[in-house]
Amino acid sequence: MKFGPLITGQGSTQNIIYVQQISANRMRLYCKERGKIVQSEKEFFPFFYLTDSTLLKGFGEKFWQKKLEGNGEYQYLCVFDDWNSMWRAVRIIYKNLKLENIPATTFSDVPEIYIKTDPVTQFLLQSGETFFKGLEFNDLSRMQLDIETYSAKGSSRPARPSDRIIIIVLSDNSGWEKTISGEKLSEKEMLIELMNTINERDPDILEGHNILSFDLPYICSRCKYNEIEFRIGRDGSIPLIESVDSTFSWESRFDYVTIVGRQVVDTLPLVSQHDSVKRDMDEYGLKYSAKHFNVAAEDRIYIEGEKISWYWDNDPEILIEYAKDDVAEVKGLSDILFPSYFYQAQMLPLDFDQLIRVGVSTKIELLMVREYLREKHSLPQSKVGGQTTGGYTNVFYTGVYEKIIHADVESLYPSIILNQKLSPESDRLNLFLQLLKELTEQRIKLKHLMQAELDPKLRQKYDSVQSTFKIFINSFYGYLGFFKAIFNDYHKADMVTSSGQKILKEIIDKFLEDNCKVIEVDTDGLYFSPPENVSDEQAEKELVNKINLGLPEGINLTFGGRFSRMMSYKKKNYALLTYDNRLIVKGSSLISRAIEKYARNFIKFCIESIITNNLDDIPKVYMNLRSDIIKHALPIMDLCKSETLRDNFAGYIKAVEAGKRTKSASYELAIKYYGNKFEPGDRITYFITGTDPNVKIYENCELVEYYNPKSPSENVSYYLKKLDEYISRFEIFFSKTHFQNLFPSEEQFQFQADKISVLNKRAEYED
DNA sequence: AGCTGTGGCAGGGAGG
DNA sequence: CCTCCCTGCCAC
Repeated sequence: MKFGPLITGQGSTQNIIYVQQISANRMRLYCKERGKIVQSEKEFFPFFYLTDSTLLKGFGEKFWQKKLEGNGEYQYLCVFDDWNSMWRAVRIIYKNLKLENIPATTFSDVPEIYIKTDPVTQFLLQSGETFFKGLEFNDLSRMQLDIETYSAKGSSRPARPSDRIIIIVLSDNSGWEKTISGEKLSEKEMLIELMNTINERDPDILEGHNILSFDLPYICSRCKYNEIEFRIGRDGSIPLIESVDSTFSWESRFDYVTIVGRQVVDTLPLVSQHDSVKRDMDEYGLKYSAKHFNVAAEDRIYIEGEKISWYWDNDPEILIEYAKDDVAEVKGLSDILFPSYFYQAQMLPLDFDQLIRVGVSTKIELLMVREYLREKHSLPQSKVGGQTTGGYTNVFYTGVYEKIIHADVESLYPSIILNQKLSPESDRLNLFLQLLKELTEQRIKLKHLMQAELDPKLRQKYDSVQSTFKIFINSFYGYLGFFKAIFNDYHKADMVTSSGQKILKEIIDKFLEDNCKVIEVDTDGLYFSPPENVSDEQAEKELVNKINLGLPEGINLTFGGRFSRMMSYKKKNYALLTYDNRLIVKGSSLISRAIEKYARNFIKFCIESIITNNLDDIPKVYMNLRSDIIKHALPIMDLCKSETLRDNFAGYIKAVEAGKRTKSASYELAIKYYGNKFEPGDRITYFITGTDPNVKIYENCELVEYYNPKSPSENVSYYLKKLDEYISRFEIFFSKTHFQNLFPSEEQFQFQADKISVLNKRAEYED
């Protein structure tokens, strides 16, 4: 059996502002009623759902059991007095199933944390209430926090006695602001001042950029060093800090900070998640993000990380201004990005921490289960199996083309689901479609609001909420094919994708009938070049609109943008030039973090030259790059590769020994220098050593830290060979002689008389 | 404890 | 040489 017979429960709940735990299964709720905060005490119990009550044979202890209605697989709701008896029950079930693998969480490692944090959620799940329901966004008191730290040598580590906090800046959404500076106060006095201030202002939310991984852990660690109990929980408890490894969604590691009665909002993951839809940011640092979201003060001060200590010694006033600008930016970012989570917290029984962490499929499931429980209807079991089809992708022409139009189907998969009324077989209450419909309508409303709004800040707010809804909406399809979803339905998922393929092919045919040159298509959109007579933006839009009118009801083809040129390389790999001469490069073979910087820059230069047809400089730049490599003239970072480790030590060794994977440079280096002390999410930056171009990589590599510029050890011939492999990407754009003239090898310097030109080809493709 | 999907390109290692 | 498998990164 692939899936267990039990699931833990999810339901949903009002007006709760914060929850204080009194004992193991008793907690105090602070609720808001008519503007006043009132207290109430309620009991909670752990529970799960079960397919078959006889599985609990031999359990012996008393527990509360209820049979659910309907014919879903999970027929029984079992409620226990405490966590220990619930986990004992889990063991009995697994024993009765004769499964040897007892799930990882057994009593021995039901840690304190589990008891401390989980019952809150469990209670909320069970009683059907939701966080912050009934509150307006502005009712929340949001405090922003930023610290600056002093370290004598470069990177700061809280444990080093010489490192310390020098500036703490606080602000909140009422316009209040406070600076606690180390000029007159000792670090200990600063921390006490901070604690008192937080307790006085009593914020619901604590906000900061990277606050979970830096500011709060650093503060707590300095409190420990100064022997202060940092009591900022609403029950007088100190923050609970956990380090958690995470290899999914956004980058690297993630930490949890639990402050009882308050929520912590880190704008870093908010920014990173926002970008996971739009994908137009280079990094997620505070300064860059603030500029990107247009919340940076024009005259703000910028200080590089390593200069902070210098400024503290020489010009502390400037540093204080800098820190103030930082908290202002945090507030700006949060004003834009946080509201959508606030609204989600009213829909879902999750706190902000969880809202940021869990994936959208989990959220959809919560919406479903919540209603099933309200109806006291039993729940289905996940189906075993898998999806077989996906989107349609093709490239019809390679080369450089002018006057490019992008057209795409708005929300293709959700439209298909709604149009064809595709819902999971097991969804007996038919909620799936109702939910999707509701979310879609809400989103359209928000978009209209946004279009009518003149205030740019409000517009951006509406935009961020509606784009959150968009993520929800687009995930309904993914949910159908998710193996852990209890309402999954692989057949329906396949129906969605194959309908999508059919519709896209229909659209291609229609454009071809109208004498358009279709260049590249992927899943829900296409790039094409219109015939001569379509000469301006207006005509282009009319053309798309005309095709749209001939499409099935509910499928909406929209004008997705226009570009002066396109360089088409392979499926999912192309470059675009906008009319204001911005270059957009897409695809893992043209732009990827796996490509060394020297090559990435050169590839970009080549693409730019090719797409604009300014090929004259390529031979010179190419020869210069080659000679720079030979002369060790490039910064070593330009030759390095950075890789993220996905496995831990044990996992990697096991996979290698089992022949499941081969050795790789990044892991071998991690083992060499860190032994078994590396974790998923760690990044390794290394270069290739040796002299032979065909060396075994994992035996000839070195961490960038150990590069010695005085005796350069990088493998010159390897990097020359790599460069030639990279430029071979451009072979398909030129005739053989033209290509050799563009990228001359050392011995041949002859330049051809006739002008080098790009070769446009019909790509080989299958239908 | 938590983690939506398929499709595609490319490089490295291992073995024929 | 080539092919296969695995991994990483990316598009949608």
